[in-house]
Amino acid sequence: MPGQRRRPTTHDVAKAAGVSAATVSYVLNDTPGRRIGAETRDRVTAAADALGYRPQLAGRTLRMGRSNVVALILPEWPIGTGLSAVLEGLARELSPYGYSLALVPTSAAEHVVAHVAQSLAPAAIIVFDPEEAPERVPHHVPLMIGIADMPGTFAGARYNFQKRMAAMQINYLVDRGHTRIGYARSNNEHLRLFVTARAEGAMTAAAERGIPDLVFFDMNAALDDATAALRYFQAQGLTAIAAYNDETALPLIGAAQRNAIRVPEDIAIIGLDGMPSGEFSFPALTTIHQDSAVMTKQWTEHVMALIDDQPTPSLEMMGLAELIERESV
Amino acid sequence: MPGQRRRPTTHDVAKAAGVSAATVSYVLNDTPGRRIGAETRDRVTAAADALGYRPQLAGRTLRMGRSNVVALILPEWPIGTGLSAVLEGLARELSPYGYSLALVPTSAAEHVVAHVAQSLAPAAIIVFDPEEAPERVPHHVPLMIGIADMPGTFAGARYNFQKRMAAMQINYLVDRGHTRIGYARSNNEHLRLFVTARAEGAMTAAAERGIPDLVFFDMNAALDDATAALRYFQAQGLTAIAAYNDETALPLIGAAQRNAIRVPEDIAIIGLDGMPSGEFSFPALTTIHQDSAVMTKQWTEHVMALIDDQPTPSLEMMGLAELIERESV
DNA sequence: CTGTTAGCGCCTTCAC
DNA sequence: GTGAAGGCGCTAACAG
Repeated sequence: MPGQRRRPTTHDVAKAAGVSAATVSYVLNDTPGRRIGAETRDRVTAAADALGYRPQLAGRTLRMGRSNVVALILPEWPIGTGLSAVLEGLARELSPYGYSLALVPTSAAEHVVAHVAQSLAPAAIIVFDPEEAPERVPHHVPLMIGIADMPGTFAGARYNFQKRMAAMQINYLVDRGHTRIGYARSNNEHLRLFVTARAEGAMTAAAERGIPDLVFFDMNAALDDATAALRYFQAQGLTAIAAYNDETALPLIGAAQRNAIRVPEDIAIIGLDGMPSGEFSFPALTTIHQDSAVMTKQWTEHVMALIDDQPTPSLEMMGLAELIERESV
Repeated sequence: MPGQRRRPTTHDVAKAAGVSAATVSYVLNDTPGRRIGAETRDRVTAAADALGYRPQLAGRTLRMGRSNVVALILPEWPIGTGLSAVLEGLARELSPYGYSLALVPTSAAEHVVAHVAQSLAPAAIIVFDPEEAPERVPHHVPLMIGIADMPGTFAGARYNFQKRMAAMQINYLVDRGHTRIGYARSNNEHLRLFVTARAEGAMTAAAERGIPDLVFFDMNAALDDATAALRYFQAQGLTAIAAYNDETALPLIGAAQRNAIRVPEDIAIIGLDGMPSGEFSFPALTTIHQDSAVMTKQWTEHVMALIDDQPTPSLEMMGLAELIERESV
């Protein structure tokens, strides 16, 4: 019966190949500065293969003082934030480099980051909430921080990037002739950092385009709030709304429809995210799409550079966000 | 400078507390069958606290032959499957038990499950694709398998549960007086297991209600496919459609609107999932909501029971799925 | 009730 | 080019 035997170790492989355990390690790790005879090498790999040998990470971690795990501190964001795409994407991207992603909820311990740094000995830690971050991080564990403009920050989560996406919304509306513009913010407290960043970006962009008085409204993603928002914006004589994200924009479109407000004729609406369902609303939602695949690839390269102590690649924001023109503007 | 020192170990704590390393282990782990003097215990906890000691998991794992990681083999499902909610939920639920969730993409290795079982020595492995599963799993690593009706299977992913949800759709439609019913299947190959299960459930339920000829249509989640589906279903004289999920239902609603087909008057539509955006479509989508919070809680209890070698709790399907009556039926 | 010891699997320095 | 030995941090068996 397979799977009952003790897991094979380097020694088992060594014995089977007729060499020492050290040689096995050299061969399987391609240790630099160690030249092993081709014939020996073959014997070792063959034996390892035959036994189904896989290095046990715990041993390696203990020896090295560092695991090949990248820990991600789960932020308390609501689902549908694109967080899921990030999680899956990172896990997949990290894998070919030999790293795996461990999810650790913020609630796991008092000082999560410090705790994780010690107990998991991760190769790197990814944390989105900057408040978690500056704690004393023992040892030399690279840290990536979301939503802040500092070294070791992901492109897609940078404060500046959030601002630029919101600016894209405003600029598109202005390009289409709108001058009286409103901005619908999300009420969600967990999203505050993003909301602040985007609202600021929208305001700056508006000002640059000669619109000093961007009108704000705070709402939940629900029909009644959306109806109130619409009434408010229309009372202000606005002709266009930029929404914090698609989840905020979609109820606005739904509310418009229910109140016989025509979109975009009476009021134009632009979202941000590129959620699939935005394609099927009526009218279909014009929005800014964030390419999470490109994003997670960038993040991974960033993390890998930090781990290898190499200069981090420049934060290229091209291609991360893209306008999707549909019907709502 | 904090964080430059070597991470504190049991020996450091032992020295600080004036006891041996073993005693530290006993105290901090509350080792059963070991009675430690209250005074000693206090000295140890105080010292551990003062040093900011956290057990290094690698050492424990090596010693125990088992880590406190639960590995989840990432299925190749498209995003928006509710997979994200599962990932986050599991991570959060597992945490209080002292376990963390590691994400491993299917592509990580040839025989992922076997590989992970050996290299990570996880406390349990969660794998959704049954094709990955039956490989020889070395050692005694409990395995949970999705979308199959066998012991060690999650309630929310069971074949039978999928069928029951689809049956709920059909029964609701029949209860509302519909007798000519269509079923819109997703074309997505990665979803085939779910699609098959749900379609089967719908068919069985329909037959039980005296509808032997459920009409199927395969489509992608896109407007043109949805339009074709609508045409097809209407040509068959149907009055109601059950959709594989909300992501399939939403384009149907969008297409109806664009083609002046009234929902539910001309044709009723019911989804499955309870995606937030279903609330804002026009008409709002009637659907079956899967409570992922309840689900992940159940899964966690299941995994924990398996790990502790206790009888697994019965699979309670109550409360997992719930009808949300809105406007589209 | 507490301390000593040994060893989990791996990698690396040193000797050959 | 290869082997032997030690130790990373932790816990379980064994002494005291």
